[in-house]
Amino acid sequence: MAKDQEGKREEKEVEVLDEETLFVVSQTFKALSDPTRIRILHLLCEQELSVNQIAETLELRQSTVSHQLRFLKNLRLVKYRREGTTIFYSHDDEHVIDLLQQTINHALHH
Amino acid sequence: MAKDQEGKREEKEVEVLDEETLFVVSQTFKALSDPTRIRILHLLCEQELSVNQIAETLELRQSTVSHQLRFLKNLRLVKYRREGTTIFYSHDDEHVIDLLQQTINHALHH
DNA sequence: TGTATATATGAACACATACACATGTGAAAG
DNA sequence: CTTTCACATGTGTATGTGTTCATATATACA
Repeated sequence: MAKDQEGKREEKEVEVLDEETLFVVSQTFKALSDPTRIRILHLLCEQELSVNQIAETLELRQSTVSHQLRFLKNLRLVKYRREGTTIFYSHDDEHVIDLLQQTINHALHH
Repeated sequence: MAKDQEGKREEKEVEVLDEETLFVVSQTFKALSDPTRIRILHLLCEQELSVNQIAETLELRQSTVSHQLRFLKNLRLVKYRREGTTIFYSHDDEHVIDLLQQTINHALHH
């Protein structure tokens, strides 16, 4: 196939990642690469919380939390539920939560 | 309607992540958040490769690969071995490789 | 209606990041 | 020593990112 140009070795059938997979994977990790988003997701691991509760607990501005929640919502990592004027957020991607927990535990145990 | 915003949390024993853990975790995910680094690490999953081999396989400039390898090396995600003027890189963190593989598989299977 | 509360959004700013180019460094061969 | 090969590094630049302030939207209620 049109795989290599000057007859490299083909010791291994390394599948090159296609563009879409590469994009999805990088976006997933990008969501977890920011301390603020990590703290928010870590909070939402255990409970459903409103925007203000998140902001107060983490000592962040309401707009900061709101912006990051939009980011996470666009990636379907969180979902929300309305109750009056309050909106409660919770996590919505078990796999990503799992990645986060794994990495936190790994970091905690050196 | 108003909960206990002044009394703060008592409902759950949510341990807030300490600064160092937060830093390590975010750095780990940041390493995996860039498509170029993902491609490099994905290559190194299966085999040890020189800088030029990586650059040729992925169609990247040598300096680009070298810069990213330094990034990964600083985080101890790759190691290297010298042979003459050639330097062979290989992965050096099973946990991170595992995270990557998990996420790739998850993305491939929707 | 009008007000209060909760959240979302837009714009601007500072800062980080990834790449390309040019050049530096180090090892081996002549 | 000089050249060559493989790689590392400094710098400029364009683009991306996270936060803040100000403001908009939306719901509940008097």
